[in-house]
Amino acid sequence: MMATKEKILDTAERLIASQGFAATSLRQIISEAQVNLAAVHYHFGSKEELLDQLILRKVTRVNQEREALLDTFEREAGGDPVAVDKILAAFFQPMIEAGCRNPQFVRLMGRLIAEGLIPSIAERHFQPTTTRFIAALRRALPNLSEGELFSRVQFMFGAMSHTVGGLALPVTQIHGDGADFQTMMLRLMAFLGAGMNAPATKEIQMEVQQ
Amino acid sequence: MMATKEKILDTAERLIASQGFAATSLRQIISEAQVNLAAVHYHFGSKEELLDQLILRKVTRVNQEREALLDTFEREAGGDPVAVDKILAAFFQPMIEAGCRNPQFVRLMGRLIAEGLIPSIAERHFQPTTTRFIAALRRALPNLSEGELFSRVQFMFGAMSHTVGGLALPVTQIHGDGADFQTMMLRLMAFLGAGMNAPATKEIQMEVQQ
DNA sequence: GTCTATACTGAGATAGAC
DNA sequence: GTCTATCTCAGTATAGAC
Repeated sequence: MMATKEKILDTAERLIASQGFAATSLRQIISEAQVNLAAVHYHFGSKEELLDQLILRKVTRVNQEREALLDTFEREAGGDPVAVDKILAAFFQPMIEAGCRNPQFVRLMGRLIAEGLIPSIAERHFQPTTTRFIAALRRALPNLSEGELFSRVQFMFGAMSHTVGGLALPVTQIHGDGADFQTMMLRLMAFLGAGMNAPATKEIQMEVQQ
Repeated sequence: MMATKEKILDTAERLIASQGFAATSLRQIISEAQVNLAAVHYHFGSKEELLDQLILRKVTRVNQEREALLDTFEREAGGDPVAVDKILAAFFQPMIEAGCRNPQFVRLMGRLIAEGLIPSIAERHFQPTTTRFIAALRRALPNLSEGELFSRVQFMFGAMSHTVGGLALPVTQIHGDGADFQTMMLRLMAFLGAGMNAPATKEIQMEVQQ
């Protein structure tokens, strides 16, 4: 029966979204899903690979929508570079919509990010999409060195991760104004747009003049 | 003997900086430090509290320097608000210097950030300093709503954390240009300065007009 | 191919003797 | 303060039933 695999995935998703990955034991998952412990290792191999499947199931669609939106903007632009604001919109809009449709999506991703599990596990799921967006940004910001562009993309991921992660933590509710997911993302896009368009730093000169 | 406590702290710091927190077992620490397992629980209570002491020992000085630098800039400004760039400099300079003096500091913090341990453990060590800097930013950016200011501070922490965390991960070395800590921080300050100074979003109007 | 029962190894934590 | 011995619980591995 394939129902076992689905039961495990659904139960794990719910528990991890509400408690976090480390705090959710396989024994709790199998207890609530009413399956056997070894079935988890039969279907997934390990706890980490179970998580991997979970993430894959969630982010595939969002990343497809991201690339599709970027495609649209690139067609509209003809041969010209797509504006930074549009690139950011193509990246964030699909995530905002997924988050508004399904709040558990935000909680789950937030939990995993807060536990530092995304870089090690989900990065390969994001890799192709990331490459596409970096290429678009490189054309939109030709004055930036390769290194500085990569750095800024890293800043973008950091700000986004920390924000989504923060939404799953009780700490953030204390500070801030308790803004919802969509509001935070709109604020983030404004912030990142300005940061991306900032003048390049003068680091090379410092090394050359010495 | 108080030497036991110090031996545990020093050994734990070295091992955690190179392997991470989760991958470093108490049994490995006590083996290399040549102390007994129960001594760790006697002196610290738990593995988490050991980490807490470790972080405290590291960040106290940096945060003092941050506040001292902000004090200086505020005195120089008389009653006027301190410029955003100076506030950012007051925040990042002490960390850059600490990182250049002691590379293990960057590795340790990077590891912990990458594992998602900073929000849950070290936040209270940063709380007073953070409050001071938010107050300074509020004066420098009076056109921002309270909520949007908090959000931008969160973006700043996210970008910073992810960058420092990334420096401890092998993944980042693949992309990017392998820039050193100081270069990354300078790029980050330029990025954040522009982001902080971005125009406010128009979220309130949307709610009011409905 | 799917699943069950059970055992194994290593982790952090604790009680109590010294 | 320190140490031995032990406890509980985690993820994992295997043997074998259907």
